[in-house]
Amino acid sequence: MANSPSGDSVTDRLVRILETFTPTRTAQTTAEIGRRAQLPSSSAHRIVNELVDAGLLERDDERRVRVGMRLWELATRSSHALRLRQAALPFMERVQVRVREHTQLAILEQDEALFLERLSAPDSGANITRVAGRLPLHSSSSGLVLLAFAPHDLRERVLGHPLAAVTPSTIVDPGVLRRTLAEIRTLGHVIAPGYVDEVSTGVAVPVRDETGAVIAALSVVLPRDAETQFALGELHRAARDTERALGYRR
Amino acid sequence: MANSPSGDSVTDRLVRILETFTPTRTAQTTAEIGRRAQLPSSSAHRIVNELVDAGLLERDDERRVRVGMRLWELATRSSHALRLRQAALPFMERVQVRVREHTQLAILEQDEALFLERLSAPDSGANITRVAGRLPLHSSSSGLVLLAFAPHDLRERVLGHPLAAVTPSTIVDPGVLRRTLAEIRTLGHVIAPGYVDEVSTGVAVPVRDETGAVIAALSVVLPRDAETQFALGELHRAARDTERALGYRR
DNA sequence: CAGCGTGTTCTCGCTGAATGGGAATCGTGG
DNA sequence: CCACGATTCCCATTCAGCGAGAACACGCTG
Repeated sequence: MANSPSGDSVTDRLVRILETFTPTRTAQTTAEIGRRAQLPSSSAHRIVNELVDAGLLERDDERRVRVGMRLWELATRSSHALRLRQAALPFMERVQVRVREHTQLAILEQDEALFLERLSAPDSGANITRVAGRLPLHSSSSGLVLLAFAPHDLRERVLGHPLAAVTPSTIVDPGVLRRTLAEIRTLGHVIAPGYVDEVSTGVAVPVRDETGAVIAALSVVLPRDAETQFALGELHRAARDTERALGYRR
Repeated sequence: MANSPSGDSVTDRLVRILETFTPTRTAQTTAEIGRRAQLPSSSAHRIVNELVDAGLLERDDERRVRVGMRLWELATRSSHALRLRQAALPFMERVQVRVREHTQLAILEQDEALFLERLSAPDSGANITRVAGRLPLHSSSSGLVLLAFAPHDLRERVLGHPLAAVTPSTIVDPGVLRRTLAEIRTLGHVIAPGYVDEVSTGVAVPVRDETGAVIAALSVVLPRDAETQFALGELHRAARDTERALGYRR
């Protein structure tokens, strides 16, 4: 792989470089990238310059490096998740307008819940979710819905590992989690009080394709003690409308 | 340059591969990718497999290849445009709810208007814009705003090239374009009837940073003969609120 | 069922591009 | 003026990538 004694391919290096960027660290010097990606300084500079030339990375005014618009464009343009996002967006807006709390769309990705979209009113409460951010499957309301309807082996894999307690209310007992997931499958929704954040309650419902398989979760984040019925109804309606917009008849 | 007699670096090849994907062609066989990216079949297979292993590409059920969620995630997570998008989104929603037509956000990127976001009501009219799509600077309302406030050399570069007529109404005369741009700078907005599409009128306003530099354009697409005053007012309000949300005081 | 087209996997010898250590240069701040 | 970090430049070494080609897997068709 790429003449590198370290035995990593060019692709690996590229991913490692991209992974040094985080939502809070969007601009770094080339040397920083090299250190974090475990690359020799001269190699880091060479590769980063190549990526900048290709437009995948950009330099800002202070010559610091950030992720390029071109990469976003290439990744977004043909992403199949974009279709889901665009289909759901109008109905997420409706939920947002009526419930007036954070409204989000998540999919299952590599044993975690990946958030494709988040709408927030300026006056909504706390919410640690970010667009393109992730949360564990067992501790977020979206994750629980995705996990409840996930393939058997994935569910067992998650249940096999220790369950991290994000808050004191997070479900950490595999038996309790198993019963919770069964209940989600029966009810078709989940109410998760304080699992991610002590002061909030997550409410989530599944979005299905025409075969009935769950492809995403729609959720809202309410204040801990809020009424959940109205939000739940709105979420179900949005999920149904999203399925219709995607051309699934059920 | 990856030992390639063809003289292209691995990065180049990567970009070429990603460019074979388009909004309408989101899944291809490896052989197709190879042909379109001008790569020998065996090389195409090797590289695509590497990218799949890294998660930048994915395989669907029929073993066809598509852009991976991981790439979207890496590109979106730390994109600085995401901040602009998130800041503008609530106000774009308000415009969308009140005007009830396509509402979009664009930035200047490599001499074209790149659309970061588009909101559409189900009953909105025709619109060729896509999220992560591009339109020429001289023929879209967003593009005209971005061009009007762009650096002098970029403006001259665009004016120097022949101006393609997207529709019979598109401005193709450099002199007319020059006067239009001056007018946009004076008025602080543009009304573009039929430039992109004979049946629609684009209305766009600039979004500025604290130095007064234009960083984006907010626009709506109305039916050709519609009243523009109300939409214009809403756009200006949204632009101002977006600037405030970004922390710019003016 | 044989024949064809197409997608995919594997092998393998060659080779020159990528590599990374090191030195030189630039830039900044104390 | 010096120290320190970032960056660029240089260059000998070498091995990972390269791609032709063969073989395999499938689906289609006459």
